[in-house]
Amino acid sequence: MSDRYQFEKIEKKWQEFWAENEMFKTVEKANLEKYYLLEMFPYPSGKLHMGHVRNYSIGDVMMRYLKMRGYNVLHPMGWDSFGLPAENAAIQNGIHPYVWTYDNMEEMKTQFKRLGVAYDWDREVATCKPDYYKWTQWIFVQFFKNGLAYKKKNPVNWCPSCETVLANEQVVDGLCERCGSVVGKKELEQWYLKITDYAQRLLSDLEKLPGWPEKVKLMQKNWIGKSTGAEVDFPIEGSDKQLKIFTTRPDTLFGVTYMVLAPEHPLVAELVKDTEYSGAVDEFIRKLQYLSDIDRTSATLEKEGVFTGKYAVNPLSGVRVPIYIANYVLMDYGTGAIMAVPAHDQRDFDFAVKYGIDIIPVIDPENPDIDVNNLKEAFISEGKMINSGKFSGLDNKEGMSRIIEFMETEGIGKKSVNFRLRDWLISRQRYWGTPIPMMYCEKCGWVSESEENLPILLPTDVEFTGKGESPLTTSKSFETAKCPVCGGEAKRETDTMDTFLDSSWYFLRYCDAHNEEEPFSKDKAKYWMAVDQYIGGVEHAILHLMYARFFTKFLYDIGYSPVEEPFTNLLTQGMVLKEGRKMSKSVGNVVPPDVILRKYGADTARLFIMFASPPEKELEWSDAGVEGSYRFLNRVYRLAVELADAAVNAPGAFKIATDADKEMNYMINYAIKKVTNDISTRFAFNTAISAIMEMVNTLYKYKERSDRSDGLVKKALESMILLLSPFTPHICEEMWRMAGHEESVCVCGWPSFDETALVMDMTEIVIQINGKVKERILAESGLDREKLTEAALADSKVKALLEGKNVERYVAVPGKLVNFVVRA
RNA sequence: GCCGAAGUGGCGGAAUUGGUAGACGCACAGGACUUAAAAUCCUGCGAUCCGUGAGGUUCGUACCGGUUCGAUCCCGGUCUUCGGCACCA
Repeated sequence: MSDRYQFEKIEKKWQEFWAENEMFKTVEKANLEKYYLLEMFPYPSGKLHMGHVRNYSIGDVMMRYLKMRGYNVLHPMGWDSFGLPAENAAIQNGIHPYVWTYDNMEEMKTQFKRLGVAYDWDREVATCKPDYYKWTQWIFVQFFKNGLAYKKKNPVNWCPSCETVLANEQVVDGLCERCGSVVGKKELEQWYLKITDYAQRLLSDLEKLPGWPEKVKLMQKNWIGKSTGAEVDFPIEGSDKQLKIFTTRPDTLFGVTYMVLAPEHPLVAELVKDTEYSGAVDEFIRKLQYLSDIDRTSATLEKEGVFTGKYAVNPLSGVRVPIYIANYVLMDYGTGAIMAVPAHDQRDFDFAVKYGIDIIPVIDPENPDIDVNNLKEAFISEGKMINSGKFSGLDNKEGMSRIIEFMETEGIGKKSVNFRLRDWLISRQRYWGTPIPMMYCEKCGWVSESEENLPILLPTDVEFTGKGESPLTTSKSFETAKCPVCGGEAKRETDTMDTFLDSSWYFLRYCDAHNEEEPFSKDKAKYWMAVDQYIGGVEHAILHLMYARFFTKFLYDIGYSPVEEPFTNLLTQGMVLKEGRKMSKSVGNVVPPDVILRKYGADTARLFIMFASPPEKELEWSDAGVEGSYRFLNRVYRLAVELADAAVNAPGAFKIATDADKEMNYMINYAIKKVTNDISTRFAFNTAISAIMEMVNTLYKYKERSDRSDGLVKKALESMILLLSPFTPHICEEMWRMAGHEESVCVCGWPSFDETALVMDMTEIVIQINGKVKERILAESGLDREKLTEAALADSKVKALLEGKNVERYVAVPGKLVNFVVRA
């Protein structure tokens, strides 16, 4: 072991050096090209896990590379420090969330430093600190003032035994995660943000993000879920009310045989009031309430419903159809009511079969295998319209727009668009979150706290019982407030915000982290935004990334954000696996980073993680692989020890005399080109490292030669150190000094390559016959097609192979191959 | 069910624009050094068949087919795995 390099000493030494010299502190400099590099900030759970190590290693390689390339790189770090685990710790161990969280942030910061990640810690933010959440509250107030925050009644998950509100994640299979009781519902007034007002922009602007993975854009697109169709008003028989429905298939309007309302539809009570049907309808609704959310919305649940006793009239055909309520219609999509076309919708088909309702085909499948008048399942494809009055005979697509046109002139209905995206419920009945800066005044209703009174601080005199609605209600001082409008007594909102709000604008705060007057200065944001490269887990593909886009667009609209899209380029890294499974405590396959750091050091851990797999793919943890990375670093270090003197004393210039010189020089330039290209255009860190390994292997051979050039050895050694330094910065700083340099490797610039060194005198050319490799020859480089073919034909083996064969033609690719096409 | 991605040696992975499949590393085997071990260095390492040997044959990128002088790469179909959404009218 004694001849292995002393990573403990080396890593500590250079970490202190970077900190003392403030190497990664960043200020706005107009003359330098800026680069904003950001990794998703962590929740301070207390310990970094391998997923973190991967995320932040990727970021740090980019950081150090970009810095060497001369960019003014903003690379900050902070804490997404509000959230449930801190509160659970408080309930279980009696530790205040404040203490628990701050301890964890300290602990994790130490771990970050031990990893050697180059952050500008002067810009550190923590979302749980009043100087940060003051501005989260300020942004909320702006939402409210712009009519984008509102309150609405909504059921929450309620555990009757714990007597508390549960987050969706705390409900497992309809049971309370803590005590196993069946989770019920409780109606509470809750705050929403009107993200649906931004649905169309959030959708269309995805096209402005070519630097995002297609997969993520598609997930967001599906989540937003735009569908186009029509809104149609069906008159209700015996009432002056209209039944408004949304459909994506107005071409099937003549096939409507019944209507369905969601059980929660406000019209239901009115329809059945004082009729013989009210009993059955009430009972049906009551039965549904016993079902958990999961069962209620499961696609496999059998479709059930009851007749309301009322009829609606098809405005196009005049046909009278029954109105049902059913479990498969959702209140919060479209209008909460549908027209049912059993012939052309599978759900309606199943329901009609069950209740003996007519099935009228209006689209002709034009397929002899399908009997239109006796369908076995709904026919949902395109076709010619039938049974559709004056629209019969039209292609259904054509018919769709003709029917909409007709309805618009008649005032029956109109073209319409619907989104699956719902408004964002942001109320949480929790303590450890940003207080919602709102209060209720008997006179003025809901009013926002005046901006100069922000932040509304979290009260400290609360009890953590794990019971009740929100711990803030237990504070004696918190609830009473003065209405900023009328000066009268008002009652504060005791719910806190969803922590996703905190993380929806932190990247803007980093631009100006200590501003006490505004969330951030517009000038500084203008200099740094947008984030040029964002890196994080794919699990945030939808929620976090969509909310951050929403906030940025809103802040842009009110004149604060300089950009409409926060993240220009996005890299979503894959998970870290062990034995093919995600590392988790319950499986027992967790590899704690601190153990690896203690045994091998940060450089080895970083190198292994970057080498084992491309960043967007899953990474299979391998102890043997870590050992291999460690071996490589020792191999590299031995080179530096052995060649340091030669390098220090060698002349700056060198001549390429021998073939070995040529090969060494080729490898140096090949590696520089490959590493540069792999990092800057492909995130292919694994192949970048393999190129460095090839160069090291070549240098090992080259240095043994008696006719070696020390100038070239110096060049090779120094290139190796520079290329490796973004990956393994500590050992590279150390070797850089050994090689005779006084400045940090971070400020020495990135090496450039010489294209002429990559041109070989002779190139290996593959000879194929009918596309099969038969021979390889060495030919002079740069030959054109004819010359190359001549060279191939001159080869004796090739001659023998073609002996007596009829060469029909040949295909020559300069620098690569010659393929002779031979008739059998 | 719908949408999407992937499938390459014993393993992680490479092949960047349709042009030498398996770079680099791990594991394994043999050798050198050593009293011995560790460490290190060298060599081999997809399968198959022929040959004492040098060397060569055939097959091979999940499976079946197509386009092409040439396919891991493009097209059609099948299977498997993973991810997202899930009664969205």
